[in-house]
Amino acid sequence: MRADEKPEGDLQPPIKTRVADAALVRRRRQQIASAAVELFSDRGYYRTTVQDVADKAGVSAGLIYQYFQDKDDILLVAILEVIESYRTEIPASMVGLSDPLVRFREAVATYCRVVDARREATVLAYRSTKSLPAERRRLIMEAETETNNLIAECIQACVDSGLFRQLDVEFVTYQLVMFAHSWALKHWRLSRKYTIEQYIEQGLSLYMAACLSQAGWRHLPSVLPGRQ
Amino acid sequence: MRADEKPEGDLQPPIKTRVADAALVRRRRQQIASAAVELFSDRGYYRTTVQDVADKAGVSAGLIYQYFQDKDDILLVAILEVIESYRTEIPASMVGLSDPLVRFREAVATYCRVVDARREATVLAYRSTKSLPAERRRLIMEAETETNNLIAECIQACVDSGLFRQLDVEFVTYQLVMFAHSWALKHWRLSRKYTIEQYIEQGLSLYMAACLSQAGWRHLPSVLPGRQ
Amino acid sequence: MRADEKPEGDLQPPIKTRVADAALVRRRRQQIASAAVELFSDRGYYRTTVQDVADKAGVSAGLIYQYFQDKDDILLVAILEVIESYRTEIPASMVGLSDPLVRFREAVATYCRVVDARREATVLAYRSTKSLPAERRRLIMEAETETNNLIAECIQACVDSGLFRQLDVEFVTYQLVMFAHSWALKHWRLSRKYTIEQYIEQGLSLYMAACLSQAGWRHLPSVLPGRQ
Amino acid sequence: MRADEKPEGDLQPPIKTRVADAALVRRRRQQIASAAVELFSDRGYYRTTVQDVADKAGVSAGLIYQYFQDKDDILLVAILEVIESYRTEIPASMVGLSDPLVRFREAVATYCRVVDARREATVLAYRSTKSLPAERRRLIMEAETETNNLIAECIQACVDSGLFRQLDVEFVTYQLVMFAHSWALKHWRLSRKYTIEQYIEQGLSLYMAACLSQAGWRHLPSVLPGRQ
DNA sequence: GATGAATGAGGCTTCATTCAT
DNA sequence: GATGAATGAAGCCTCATTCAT
Repeated sequence: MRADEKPEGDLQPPIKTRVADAALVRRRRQQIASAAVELFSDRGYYRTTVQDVADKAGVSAGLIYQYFQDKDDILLVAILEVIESYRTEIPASMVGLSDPLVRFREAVATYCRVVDARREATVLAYRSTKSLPAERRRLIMEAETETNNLIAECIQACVDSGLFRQLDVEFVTYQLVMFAHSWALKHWRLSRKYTIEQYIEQGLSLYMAACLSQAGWRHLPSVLPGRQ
Repeated sequence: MRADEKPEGDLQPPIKTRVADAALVRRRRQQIASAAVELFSDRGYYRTTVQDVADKAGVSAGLIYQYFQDKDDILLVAILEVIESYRTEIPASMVGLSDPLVRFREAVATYCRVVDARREATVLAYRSTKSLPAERRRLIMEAETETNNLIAECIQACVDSGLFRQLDVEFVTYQLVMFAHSWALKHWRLSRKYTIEQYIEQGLSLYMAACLSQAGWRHLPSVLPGRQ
Repeated sequence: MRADEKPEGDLQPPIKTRVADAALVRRRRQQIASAAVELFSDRGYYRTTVQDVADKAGVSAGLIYQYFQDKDDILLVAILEVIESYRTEIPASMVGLSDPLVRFREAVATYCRVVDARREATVLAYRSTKSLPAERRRLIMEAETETNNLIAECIQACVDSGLFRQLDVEFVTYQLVMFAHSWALKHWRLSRKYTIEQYIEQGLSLYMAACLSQAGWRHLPSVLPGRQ
Repeated sequence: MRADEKPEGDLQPPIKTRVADAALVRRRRQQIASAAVELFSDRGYYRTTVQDVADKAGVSAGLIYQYFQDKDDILLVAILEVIESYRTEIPASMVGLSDPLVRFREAVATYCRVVDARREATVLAYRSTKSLPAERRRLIMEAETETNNLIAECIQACVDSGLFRQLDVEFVTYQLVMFAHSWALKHWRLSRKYTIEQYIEQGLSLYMAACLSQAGWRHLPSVLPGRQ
């Protein structure tokens, strides 16, 4: 689950397509999904027409249906693309880090920064998932769970090494995930007062205050060398 | 756009209604908005037709347009109705309580319980706000901010009385608001493991661990008489 | 099966309609189906758009969907309307006739005249039935079988009274039904040489020659008083 | 299926092809038309896409447009191919037969058997001819008339030799043609009760009863040696 | 000669909104 | 005040046809 076996940016097990060339299929799906993420994020799924997506992607409306089953399918892929970017970038940010607390802080910080980079798209996932039929919705939930596990593992490592007190790992994971997502969901308000880095700093302080064990508090200074 | 002739808790001032009798207007708007909340929550705004709302409300489709400007207007009122219920019930739950820590805990717990009671509707607010034009969206944000202040005041009181350490009240407020909302947003997952009361308990533990001052920790046992 | 219990022109067990008023429903369905028969007959089902039908019926395109499930449904009703007219008019033409041979001749002649009157529509039934899903197609086959029975009963009566020789009633029925339908199916050629009355005359001669018993031949002159 | 490399029976003069090699042209048109007959027969002209035809014929969609003007052109050739098979097989079945009555019976029987062999395709001709523009439709009517003449000649021979009474040859021809076609048009019902051979037998009995002269009746036993 | 990706016009259908009753 | 039939503007999607390779 750590490092991806598949090339980055890979979208979904290619749903049946009329087009044969696999490379072309990937490129087109990518191209169309990107346009869709932007538009769906901006004006909402239902307010965006397939023609809009086609125009923005620079293809004809008809072509979209050679790469996607229907409009819902575009949304599915668009949302998965966002979630996928979490799963790719969080592990990448942690390469080379070994201290559990450092890893934890980096994972959370990266999650927040990815959300920040794709803020609109993150909101899209919240707003539009219900627009999908149950089966497709499940796909998204699964992908999301996988991402959560990345955070959960970091927390568990901190608990195992005694830096965090005994706590309900899953529960804390969800609070941290929501902490990251909140930056997107409540951006209209939070951004008035914080930059993303300030937000991260505030959050890490709060949640570490909630989680650190005595040993953890003692270990902390070595993790925050430059500051405080 | 609003004009509340009097108590702010009133459901949207008749944006311009063809009907004269004010009592009837309020009743009709209430009746229709309730049906709308249920349907919008269940199947989404765009998947719900005005006819659906009319059917569920037991009125004709045409009648709706004598009490609402357009479909967006129904959504606006529906969302405001949900937020309104927060603003009504949280203060109600705190009547007679004076200990700042007790008041804090009760406010958070009540918020969670209200979210639980109107879970689908809470999600609706997240999903559909963007469907509204900017001006109407602002109305919702304002109403939301007002609700947040209820929590913020409780936190501030705890800080002022020395039970909470010095902390960024607004920041913590947002974390707690998201904590309550998360129960609705991630219910599909959280409810597998927690009841709403367990969720509240876990959350209060975590966030109090993050916020309590030394004095707060000493004060705590008197607040949790029945347990521990 | 003889005289209809239901009022003439009645179309199909009213498929679920959004409109309440039964009289209006019947009128609208009639109005739209008539326009459809004409257009479908003239330029074919697929070459006719729903908008065409709406225009010819003098209603909006949207209205059609308050009275029909989809375009196929219009076709179904259009075809059934044609078949229905057979079932109504054949019995009507035989009222007051008692001689089996006279009744037989009148039934066949009427069938041909009805086909002639709705020639294009008859062809429509042949051309377009396959366009319908299996279930709806069965409805049409059943209605057709009922019409055939009207002819079959006349033949059987002739056999029973000894005017026709022993013969396979069902088989002859089908030949006569096809004889009537052929006037529509091959009209482009037959009408060059025959009027509908001449065609009827020729056909009755041929098929009576094939069917009459000795007794039948003796009885014949009394049946053809004015001629031969 | 057929091979006459030239005589008039040839599949449509290449309406204007981008391809030079005449043999290839014939082969391709044949290959594509065969696939089309099958598909058009099965699911109807409009329900079949050009891509479907290409897939079944094992060629690309684009290639079809190097051998056919448009989709209508495929239909035209497909229908002509069916009618053509009548014109080829009926004479073939009569080679070596000289008795007019035997020839008549064989012609009708063969017609029925060819219809049976290409039942779906026969229905196709009825269903889809109207889909073609007037000019192309005329081509089909002409081909059909030619086939009818094969039957008409047999009847005329019987009349000339005194085996049939004086009768309207063209009229009877049409009845017999429809008799054969009916097997396809009403197969859903007729096949419940008759095999194709039983159907032929019944039909010949009926129509011979209608046509035979006194001399014909006397001659009959010599024609039906094996039976009765 | 053959391919098949790409186009884009046009069809069916839905649904917010109006208005005569 | 209330109804619900009627409208008509879009939207999604299909598919015949073209054209660069």
